Amino acid sequence: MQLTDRLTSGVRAALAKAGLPEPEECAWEVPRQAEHGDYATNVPMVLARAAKRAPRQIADLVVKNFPPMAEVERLEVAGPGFINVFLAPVWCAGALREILGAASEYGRGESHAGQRIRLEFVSANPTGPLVIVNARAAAIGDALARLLRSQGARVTTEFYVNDAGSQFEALARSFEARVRQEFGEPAALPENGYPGEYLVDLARTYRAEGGGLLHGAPERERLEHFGRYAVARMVEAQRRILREYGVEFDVWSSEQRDVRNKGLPQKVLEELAARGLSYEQDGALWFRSAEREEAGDDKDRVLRRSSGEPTYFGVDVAYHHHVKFAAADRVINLLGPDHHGYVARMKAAMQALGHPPEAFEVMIVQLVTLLRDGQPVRMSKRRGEFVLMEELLEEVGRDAVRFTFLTRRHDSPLEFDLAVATRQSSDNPVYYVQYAHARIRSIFRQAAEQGIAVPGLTDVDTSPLVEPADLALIKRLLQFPELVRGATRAREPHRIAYWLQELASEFHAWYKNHRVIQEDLRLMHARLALCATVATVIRNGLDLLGVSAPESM
RNA sequence: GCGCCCGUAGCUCAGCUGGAUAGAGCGUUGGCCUCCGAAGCCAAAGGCCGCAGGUUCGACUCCUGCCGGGCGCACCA
Repeated sequence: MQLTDRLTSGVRAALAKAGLPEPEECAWEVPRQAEHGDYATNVPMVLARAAKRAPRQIADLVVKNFPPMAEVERLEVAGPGFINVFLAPVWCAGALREILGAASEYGRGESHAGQRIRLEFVSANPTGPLVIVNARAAAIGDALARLLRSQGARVTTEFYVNDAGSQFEALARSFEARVRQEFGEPAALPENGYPGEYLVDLARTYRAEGGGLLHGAPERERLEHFGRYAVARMVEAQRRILREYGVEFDVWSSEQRDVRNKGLPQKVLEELAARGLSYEQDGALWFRSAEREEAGDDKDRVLRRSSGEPTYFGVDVAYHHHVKFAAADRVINLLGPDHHGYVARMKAAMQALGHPPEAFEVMIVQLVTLLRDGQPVRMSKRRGEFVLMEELLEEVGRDAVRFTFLTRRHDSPLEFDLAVATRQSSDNPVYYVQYAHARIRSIFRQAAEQGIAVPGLTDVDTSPLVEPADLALIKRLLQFPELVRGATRAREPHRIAYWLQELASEFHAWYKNHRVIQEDLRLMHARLALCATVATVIRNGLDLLGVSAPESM
């Protein structure tokens, strides 16, 4: 059981014993100042109205009736009615052994146990290479998957390929034009085509592989041929970059193969119609989106055009309902800000189809404004101008890129200065954290070289760890499981990144003032145990972010 | 015009579902390596938390209205 859960049970027991009502939730925070204890709760103030008592009076009763527990040294009432908890030093030091015993399991929890979650992110169109914002979404999505899994959820990560519809056609036409040019024929790019150089390169590859022009074949067939080829290669390239980035998807689904070819759009449209959730007008089929006020859409949406073709929305509704929700009870989509107008209608559709509102989550990953030497670089796939994810990885490095994106909230637009990122890559915060880990590993190498026998750390005597700095470090380590749980619940991986910097900072300062390898064997072993624990927690934390914890750097 | 996101130190950003005296990195200034890794440590300077009201024991946090920036408002995806 986690520490804060133990404290909560103590508070509840005390309230019950005092004949006071219990709160629905008991929130614990780590006070900014050490004088305010290791944990504090505002329960007495929350309860004041229901209990018809003054907060401080309630707090007094809780403190008086709090059952004895090994974790807690003392409690005190403070301010307008806080209860401050001071942990018992002996218990804290002893807890190190449990963390070491848990090893890579430390930080895991059960807060999402039993949930089946379908998590989609990146899902860039197969019409071009991945760009910077995709790297941001990939870092956040992957970290989120790791967090959710650490809390017991069964997560399926997914990259959805939009290999159908008008964009597919534009790609097919663009690529065909490039191929014709490659063969020396005059051909102009279509109006809505993709002018990027990458299609020129792809056309060259295509020809080198013996691909032909398909003269005389019907247009439908040619577009299918060129489109499929281009999509396959684009997806392949995207997958390769993501793999280099450390992001692997469980599922690569295809709009054409997994939705359209299976007749799902038709199916879901019939279901909607049967339930009276849609209507015909001007030859098109409309979804009654506006009347579902709780979802927030302001107008009805077309599901099937008057031409008979389903819209992207119609296809997507089918996909979510018949594929995603068939395999999961919770769906999380990370989308770009250009899709946020789309969110309300999807929520409305999901609710109309009977899925609880909280089962469908959308996270908007805001744009990355790229700066080069302080000047914004305008990016446009349509104009073929962009900075590739590949270039970013080469210039800055995988760990630094991921960590940088994970130190920002997903819904906050961020500026990424390439020049600064490159120049500062050696003092990027990620190295600060990794350095703490490498430093600790180095201590153990050092010890081994000196022939020092390190006993089993999980049963080492930790009682020599009595200094305030020792205890402060240990108490921070004890926060980790709660941190992970909170970051998962809030879908905020950046909390991990920030916390790791604080932990590293505390360790570096401790290290400066505390000699580990030394004459006093009991003290040395206790400090080695502390170091090993810090390294374990840093490793576990970085692992949740998909960032490596190097042995040396 | 309507909707969503964002305005916090010179810059880039945190501030944990309302808590106690607002933080970090970078940058600036000044110290610290005969001692386990100086990618480190210590210290200083730097703030009307966009503005104005409201809610309450308490507001960077919630509500309203402005100002400023970004993005959306298709039988496109």
